[in-house]
Amino acid sequence: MKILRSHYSLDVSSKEFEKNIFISGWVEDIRNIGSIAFIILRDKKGTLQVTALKKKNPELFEKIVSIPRESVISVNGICKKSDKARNGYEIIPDDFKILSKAETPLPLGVVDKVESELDTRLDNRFIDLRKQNIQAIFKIRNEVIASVHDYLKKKDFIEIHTPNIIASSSEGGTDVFKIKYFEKDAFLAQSPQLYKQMMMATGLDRVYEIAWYFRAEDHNTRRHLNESTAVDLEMAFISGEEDIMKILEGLVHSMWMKASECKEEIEILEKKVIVPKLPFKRISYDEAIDILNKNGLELSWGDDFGTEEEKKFGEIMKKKGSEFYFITKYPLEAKPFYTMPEGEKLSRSFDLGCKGVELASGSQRIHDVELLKERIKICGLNPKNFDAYLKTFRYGMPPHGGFGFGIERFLMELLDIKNIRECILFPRDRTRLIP
RNA sequence: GCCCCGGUAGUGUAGUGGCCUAUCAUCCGAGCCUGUCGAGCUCGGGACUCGGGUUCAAAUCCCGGCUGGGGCGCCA
Repeated sequence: MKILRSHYSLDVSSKEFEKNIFISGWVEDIRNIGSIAFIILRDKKGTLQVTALKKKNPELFEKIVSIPRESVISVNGICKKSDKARNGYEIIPDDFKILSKAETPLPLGVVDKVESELDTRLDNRFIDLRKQNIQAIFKIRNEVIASVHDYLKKKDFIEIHTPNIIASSSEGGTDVFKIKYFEKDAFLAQSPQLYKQMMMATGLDRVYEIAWYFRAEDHNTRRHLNESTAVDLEMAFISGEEDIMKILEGLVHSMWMKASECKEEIEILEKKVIVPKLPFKRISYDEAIDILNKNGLELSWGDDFGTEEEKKFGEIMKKKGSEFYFITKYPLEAKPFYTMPEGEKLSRSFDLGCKGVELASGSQRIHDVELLKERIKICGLNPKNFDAYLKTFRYGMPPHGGFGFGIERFLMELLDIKNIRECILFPRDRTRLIP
């Protein structure tokens, strides 16, 4: 099999000067000066210049300058050293072939001098992704997820895959999508929570999943998606939630570190990525309430933090030099049924915050089946609906805990992206189902 | 789910009852130009979200649908 190129744009070196090379890509721009024309060709790695001279081959010249922008072509030609051209070389074409002609006008310009709205860009995401700054986000995303696998493998975790189609109506806390499953009703999983806990009864001890979350919530904001991804992790034989926070902060640190190594992409995005220092500050819910009240807010014990409180708290922590912080020991009432209580009112739980945004939340879980049943009832759910889940607690279930960590939220904070839709290829929000 | 604000060429915009045969840029097409890299210049092309209503007259005012943006609630 022969690939339709001998070189990528940026792989051409002085070794190729005066030699014939074969290149392929998208026609980004054509600047026709009259007797000479410059065709900017884009491939995976960058752009290069094809320089056509009318005098040399009038027929080829006419044909090549009339190719619509964004068509895919391949070009055969001599590579010439040129100080005037980008990359220090240019291709003088001997012949070329249109592999796929682009229609005009384009629904979205790749190098046009006008901005486009996010909505238009998402409608034409395949073209949007031809821009190197948009690609950069997903290249960084890839690296960050690679570091999740690397880090957790080192910590002796295995990656698992649990069902997205589930029978149990809800673990509470959020609306789920109802679907038809042959003769039964089924639901899309809001998270792998119950399944990853069930894995704790197997002896695998440490598991994680790059999970899809499906949430049927009617919100429409720039930080919510109805389909999102997360790093979901669970580990057994813990002595408390601190064991989990250690893994989480180490994970976040390694993801941030890996992202900071994507120098080229960070430069394209014109961002700064500063790796946070470990350990992250631990602040109990009680202390957080105190801090907020001392800073002019009026909160009673048991109140949830709203957006205003979260922002304010993020600011205060930043001033103290902690961009990342854990808020621990939330009121039991504010947490889902599987959360381990601590005393009467508190829970062995934590949220990871960053500049006022909640990135992750986790806890030690209940491993005693009777307590778990009781908590399910108190939370207004029916233990009958959780039989398969509860069964795994009856034949040897070690103490365990874990967290869920939203990947798109993480990218927003990492790259200072204002709309979460930028962080996922094809976002699903309240109204968008296509593409 | 609640509140606020929008929808004008392919893209992004100007236009608040008659001056709109709708502005500008980008884009597309034709032409000129031998070193462009946001190329330049000349000429041409292309639009008022949909359905009702008010009015002598609606892009402009009113009602509804669809749809976009922001905020809140909830959450990741």
